[in-house]
Amino acid sequence: MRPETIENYLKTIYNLSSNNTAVVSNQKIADKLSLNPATVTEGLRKLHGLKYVIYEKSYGSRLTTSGSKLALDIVRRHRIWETYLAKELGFGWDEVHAIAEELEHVNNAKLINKLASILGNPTYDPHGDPIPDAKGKIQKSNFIKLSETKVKGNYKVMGVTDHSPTFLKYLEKHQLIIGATINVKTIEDFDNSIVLVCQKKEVNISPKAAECIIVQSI
Amino acid sequence: MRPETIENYLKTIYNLSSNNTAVVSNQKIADKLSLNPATVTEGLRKLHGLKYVIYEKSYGSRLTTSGSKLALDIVRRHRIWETYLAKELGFGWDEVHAIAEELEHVNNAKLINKLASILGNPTYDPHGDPIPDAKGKIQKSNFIKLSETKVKGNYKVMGVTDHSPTFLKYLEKHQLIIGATINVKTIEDFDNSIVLVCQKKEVNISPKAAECIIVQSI
DNA sequence: ATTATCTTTTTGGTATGCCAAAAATAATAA
DNA sequence: TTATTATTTTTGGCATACCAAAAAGATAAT
Ligand SMILES: [Mn+2]
Ligand SMILES: [Mn+2]
Ligand SMILES: [Mn+2]
Ligand SMILES: [Mn+2]
Repeated sequence: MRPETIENYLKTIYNLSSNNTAVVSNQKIADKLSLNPATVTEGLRKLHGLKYVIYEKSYGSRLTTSGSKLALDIVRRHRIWETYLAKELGFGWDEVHAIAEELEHVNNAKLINKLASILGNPTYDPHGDPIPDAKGKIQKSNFIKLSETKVKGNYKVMGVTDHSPTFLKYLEKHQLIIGATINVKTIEDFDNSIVLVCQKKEVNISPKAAECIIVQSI
Repeated sequence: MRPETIENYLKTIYNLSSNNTAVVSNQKIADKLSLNPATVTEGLRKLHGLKYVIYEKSYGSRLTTSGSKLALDIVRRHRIWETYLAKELGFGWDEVHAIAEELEHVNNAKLINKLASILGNPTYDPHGDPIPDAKGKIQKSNFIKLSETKVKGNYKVMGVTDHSPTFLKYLEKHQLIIGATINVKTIEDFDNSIVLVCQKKEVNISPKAAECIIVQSI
């Protein structure tokens, strides 16, 4: 398997299993990578052979220790590049993901560590995702989804789980950027949409969008 | 053809034809890319179909206008990255080529132009090779090879045509770095090796090495 | 329990990028 | 000019990464 192919699978399995359950379905991988399910079955079998994944037929996949190590490294490269692009090169948080998607495959530890060092070894990327350190260690947090918050609570926006430019631009329009302070006013019975106050303006957030916004209680 | 494959061919043809004759042989391409000649024949036929090269069977290849444009763009990316790695990220001139070889395939004009702008839009890379501007224009020079210099002449080192770490480290050892001033003392009749003075020390340069050092008369 | 509906796997097949060996062609030397 | 050598092309094949459609298996609904 080409390194790039391996990296894309492992990163995807990592991202899918860290959010949801431990075991990842073929379909979710196929969706994320825009591949035919048949292709994913093949891919997982190969990754199982390479000992990067434990693939149990018709059930699901999870990373082995060595697969996890590699995945963490790719995630680090991706997030360091995103941060470097945003902080040092002036790109917007809606632009960095696409570029990092390519840069992450350039495998040179010295380069990544140098970028990280210039940035002051950051622990979060522009979307609020944690950046593993050079050893793969991740700082853990007590963040929750906006959809899980309680009425009348005060929160700080810590991240997003969707990196699409459309979503990020939408958030920016309402000042819902990282670090912003919000107050949850009400949750509509009708459609579960959340009404919150941010920068003294009232904003109505759909349940779908609320699933993609990460906050911390303050 | 995959973009990366196309880019590697076009860059190679460009590099080979700018130094030597206009038309490039299959063998030289095969050597540079470490490919079987049979593979190169196939590749060139495809590139001809794509209108990037004019490939005349059993004779040679040269770039079309559109091929040249693309080649210049890849060369720009490569050399901008080399310069950025050296100047902004602290890598040595013997290290940058290998990393740039990968980074050059990340195709994002905004990124490259941003890097170039940070560097002050440089016109030469760490090896003295000219960097095309965003439109593909290259500043031309009156540089010659050290092997073409005359006895008793004073010259300034402007570049190298070999990027291998071993060669570059060898040059560094003798202070033969870019910008260094040298005085050609004698050319040995026996083996055509060049004796020169650099930083007050006498150095003996083999004809092979002298072919790879670019200088300017001062 | 039996359908109906997803999901996964199998099967058969395509496109790309590569190589080794043989055949054809060109270049060089005798 | 003819032989020798080097280069290029053809041929037949291999590996990887993918897909569409059919078959098999798992889940959910009735
Ligand atoms: Mn991202
Ligand atoms: Mn991110
Ligand atoms: Mn180079
Ligand atoms: Mn260079």
